[in-house]
Amino acid sequence: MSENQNIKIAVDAIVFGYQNGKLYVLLIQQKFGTETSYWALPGGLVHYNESLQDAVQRELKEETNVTVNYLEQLYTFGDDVNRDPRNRVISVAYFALVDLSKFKIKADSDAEKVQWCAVDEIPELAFDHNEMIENAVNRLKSKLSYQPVGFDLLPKEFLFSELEHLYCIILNKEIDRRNFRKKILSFGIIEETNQFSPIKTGRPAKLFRFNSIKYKAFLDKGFHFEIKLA
Amino acid sequence: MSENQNIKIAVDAIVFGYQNGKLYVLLIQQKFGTETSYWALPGGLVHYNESLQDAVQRELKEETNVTVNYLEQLYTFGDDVNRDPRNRVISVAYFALVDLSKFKIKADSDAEKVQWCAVDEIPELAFDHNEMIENAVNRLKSKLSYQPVGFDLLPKEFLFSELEHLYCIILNKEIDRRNFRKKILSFGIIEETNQFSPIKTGRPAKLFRFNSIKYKAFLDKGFHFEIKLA
DNA sequence: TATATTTGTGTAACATATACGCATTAAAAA
DNA sequence: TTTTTAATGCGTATATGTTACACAAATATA
Repeated sequence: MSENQNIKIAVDAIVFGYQNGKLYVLLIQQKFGTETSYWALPGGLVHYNESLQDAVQRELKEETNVTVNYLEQLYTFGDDVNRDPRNRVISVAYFALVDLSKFKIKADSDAEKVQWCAVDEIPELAFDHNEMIENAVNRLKSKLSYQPVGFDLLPKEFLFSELEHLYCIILNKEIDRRNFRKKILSFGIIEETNQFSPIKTGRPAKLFRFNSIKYKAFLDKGFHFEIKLA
Repeated sequence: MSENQNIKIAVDAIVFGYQNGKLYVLLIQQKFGTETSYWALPGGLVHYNESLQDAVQRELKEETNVTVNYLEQLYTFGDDVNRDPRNRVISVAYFALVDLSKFKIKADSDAEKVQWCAVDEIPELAFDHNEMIENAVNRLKSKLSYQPVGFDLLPKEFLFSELEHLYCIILNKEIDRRNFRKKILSFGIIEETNQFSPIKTGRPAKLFRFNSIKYKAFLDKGFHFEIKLA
């Protein structure tokens, strides 16, 4: 343990949001003097006395003013020894899902720009951050089918059509509206509210709510969320 | 990047083997002078110019003389800042599956002992290595049901009853022999050999072989291995 | 009042998963 | 030689889940 290893350890965050039929990811761009750098994922070096989770939350807060309530470890990028050309850096990537409508991100400063970028319009990013996002999108896709994560991307109260559309868009698949609704409702973890959609076109739609308490109780009884979309 | 971070980065390997109806994991025990330390997973610090994968393979080779042909990244342990009481160390854990019958592990030296330990008899290990193994066992359990990883734990040619037993033991579940066989065969990725089992009790059983080429070809066509065991 | 638009529901056909019993083979015992 | 034992190998009926598909209901607007 006396050996001088000198590898740096960083964390990066892939934060997804969804709005108006599009999936977004949170990006920053740092300006060094007059030079603008590549867009990149929020992240940075871990402090000596800080857990990995805390490090991600701190960097997210500092760089974007975003706080998330759940971070999942995605993957640790450290096979390419030159992924950061300046120094050997290993980065632990985390991903999070947020309800975009709730967020006010940090205003762009002189030193830093912050933006939600549509995942199908992501430019070339710094380091291996494109690969990280690709990786995260794949994780999101698979999670959609075996965990009720779609709700994390929507407001507390949402329309069935929104949920359905979210699945369509992210999985890039056609879904039968009736079967989808039947399946989701069959789980018993979604409940009707008395509220109706503010959208004034077509038949008024009920707002629904995800009941996470019920979900957790069901999990303990061996319940398994699964929605197959061949 | 000029900051002196001084966090160490390590890798650890959870290598599983299966034999005679038991799941094993590879452990080492280092002796410092007269003092014997806890048993631990093989692993160690990553070198500056070495990928994470290479680091695991190197440590495995050095400490146990085992080489594996596939390593999957499991999880990066770095939330407990005191997981190693001597220094802040973050460890990237990898897991591997091997056919135990093929391995000659390193003979115990004066400085080091190496053993396959049954997963249901694991003693208290160094650091958070018990947690790592628990984590790996869970990963193995889920992988069994959506990837044909069971074959990695068996000899090239195996009996259906062995495969079935492996699933039973690892998932700790009853399995209907006939339905299991039907299901596995329906995938078309297992083929009969002309060989018969050397075991001389009951009706002689055909040996089977996993066809990984076919499996990969099927994957490209959208095939999805899945074996549900409610 | 008619039209456009989106929500909300039911059922039949099909595919998959489960439950279950008996004949086959060879070694070992009677 | 015959019987018993122990395991393999196969088929079918039932239940469960998935897919495909069409029409009525509710509101805003023309």
